[in-house]
Amino acid sequence: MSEYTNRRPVSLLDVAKAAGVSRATASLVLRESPLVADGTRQRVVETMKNLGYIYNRGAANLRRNSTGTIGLVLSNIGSPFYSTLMAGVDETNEAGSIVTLVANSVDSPDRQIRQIRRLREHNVDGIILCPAIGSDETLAAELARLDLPCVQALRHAELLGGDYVGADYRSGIEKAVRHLVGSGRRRIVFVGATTLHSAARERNEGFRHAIRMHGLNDGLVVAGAPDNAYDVAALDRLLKARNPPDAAVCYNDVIALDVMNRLRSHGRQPGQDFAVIGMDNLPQAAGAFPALTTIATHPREVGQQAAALLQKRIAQLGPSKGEHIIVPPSLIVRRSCGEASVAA
Amino acid sequence: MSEYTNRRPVSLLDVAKAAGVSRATASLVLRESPLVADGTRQRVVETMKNLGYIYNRGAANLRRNSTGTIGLVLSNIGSPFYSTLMAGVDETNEAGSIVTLVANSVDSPDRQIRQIRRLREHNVDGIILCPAIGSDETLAAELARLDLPCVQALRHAELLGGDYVGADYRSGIEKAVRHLVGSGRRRIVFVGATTLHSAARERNEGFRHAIRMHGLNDGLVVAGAPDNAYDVAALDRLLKARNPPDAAVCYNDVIALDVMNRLRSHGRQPGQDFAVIGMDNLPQAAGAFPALTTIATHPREVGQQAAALLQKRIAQLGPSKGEHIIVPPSLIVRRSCGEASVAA
DNA sequence: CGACGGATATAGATCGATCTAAATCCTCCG
DNA sequence: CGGAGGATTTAGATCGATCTATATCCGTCG
Repeated sequence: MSEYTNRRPVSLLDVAKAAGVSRATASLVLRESPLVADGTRQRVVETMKNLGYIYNRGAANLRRNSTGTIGLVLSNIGSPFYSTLMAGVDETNEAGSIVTLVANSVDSPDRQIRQIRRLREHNVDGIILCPAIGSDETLAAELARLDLPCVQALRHAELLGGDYVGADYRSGIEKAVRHLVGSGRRRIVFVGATTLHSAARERNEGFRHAIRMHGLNDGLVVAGAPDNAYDVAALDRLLKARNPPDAAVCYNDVIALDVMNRLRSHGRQPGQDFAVIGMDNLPQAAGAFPALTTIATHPREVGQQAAALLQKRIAQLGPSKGEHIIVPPSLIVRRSCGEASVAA
Repeated sequence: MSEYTNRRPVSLLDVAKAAGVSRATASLVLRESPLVADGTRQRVVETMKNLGYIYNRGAANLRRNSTGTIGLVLSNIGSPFYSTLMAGVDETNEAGSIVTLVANSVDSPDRQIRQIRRLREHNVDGIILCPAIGSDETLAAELARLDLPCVQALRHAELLGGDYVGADYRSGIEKAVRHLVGSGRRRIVFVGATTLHSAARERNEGFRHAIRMHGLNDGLVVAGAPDNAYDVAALDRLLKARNPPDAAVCYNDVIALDVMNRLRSHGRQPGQDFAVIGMDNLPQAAGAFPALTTIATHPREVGQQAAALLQKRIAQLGPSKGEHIIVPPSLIVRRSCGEASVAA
């Protein structure tokens, strides 16, 4: 049994008839209006249960012109970092009984526009967007055209008056450098530098700034590329040079873990004669060998805040925009940056 | 500028009027019907563009009684494994221009039911469900009541006539044991055994069966718990015993990575005097030190297949059910199970 | 007794598309 | 010229809720 017969489902009108009230009254009961008498309410509720009534939110949406859904456009679902962000978004959304529609731009601006249109057709009430690499004025134009609340997360393109929730990559990197300097490191290399998006650029700035602050050697930078790639040959060259670096701050944990392996193949021991710091605090960082020191960027919190901000925008329907919420990063010290400085 | 004014959006009727045709004709143009004359079509399309018309799928859904959305209920968004599954689902869905609504049961049967109801209210056309630990007949009853196509993924509860897409955990574990035996290991322990859900039970069976097949010592099993926990004390005891194991097959990669660290704290070298095999082929497996041998369970493919199967069910509206699609696992050999057997 | 007013209940329009059934429009043929 | 018949087009009902404005009920008070 239980073949999904396409039988017409029970509608509010059916309920109303069965309960001997009008459609309007039944609707009021649904929305728990104080206008309806207790007896009536009970009778209707009872009838709903008996008939197995299921609320048709779609019909209500049409009339109310809002759906209780929002779209989440990520540049790469599937990456643990983004899926944690999503978990945060969904958590906050669910608390406000909002459902999340996901879309994956795979860091392609074209796909991104298509996804946003698709979401718009489904009448999402707003969008949380992690702008794809290469997002340009086309995106801004489209968003303006769609006339839809939009909060950017993690990265920001220059959209007019944008709300934004992200991590403080700049100060995160600065913290990392300060920590390394504090434990005696002097030749610090930044691995994975790109200018692909705001989050990458902020890291570069943080590194440059910190290096200058501490009066260190400038220019120790290994270029990165999309998809957690970096210029491995360049790193190898640096390691083989006369005056090799003694510490690395990496674009993120994935790169940092790879750098640690790379070091070993050069006969260096990460955590002993070379300090490595990553960024993001992915689950694998703690379990790595040696455990990876990292700058936690708290994607779950970013997701929660972004969802909350979007809900606020949707509710207030119009006024002030351009809020920036920055979730402060925290340095999590583990063995990969030298035994001396670690407790456990 | 670009405050999202709540101005009434352009409707199909507006377009029709402006183009000098009827609402019906405009609708036909939308759906690319061959019934409408070329000239008319062009005129209408033009008008749509000029007015900035946006298709209101919600309204259409109401009439058509289908929404082009499906719900994906996961037991733990946020985990990389599930987010990869989701990426697969979304990929296939998107190809069929279906959008994915996500919901997180956090492995709680109550939440799971609530989530399913919520999705149902949003008129999803079907559901992909990774049943929460402890799912029981309540779930089956609810699904029957909702009368909605449902494909189970990765785990299956005993839902009447269920479609299911998953990995072949049983044969995966068997492969792992065979490989270890082939490279001379004899005392193989299974770390992380639980009976919490079908995927866990299948692994246990695979292990027991393989052990028997190869005539090995029975009973080397360390119990697991939800959330990638396992009985660490028990493992420690085994390692300190007179006749310690020389290899471990683990419930999944997360546990395997932890086991490798554990081994080191007992002075054993994973990949040299002890072989470790994980399961899932998470991204961190390849980057671990030593790189982790693992049984790839291909969550992305599972997601794609599940989405495809669900689309099929939705399309055919009724007939045959109970299809089981099993994605074969593959053993990926890396350094963690002994240098001899590795190429690179 | 009739009017007033708070408490309930409801009729009917409405959201924006799709669908059915029927109306027009042409062209061409007898 | 009348009409058959394919090609287009359309009026109007419909999906299932919400909203506005109005009706009805009933107790109370002047």
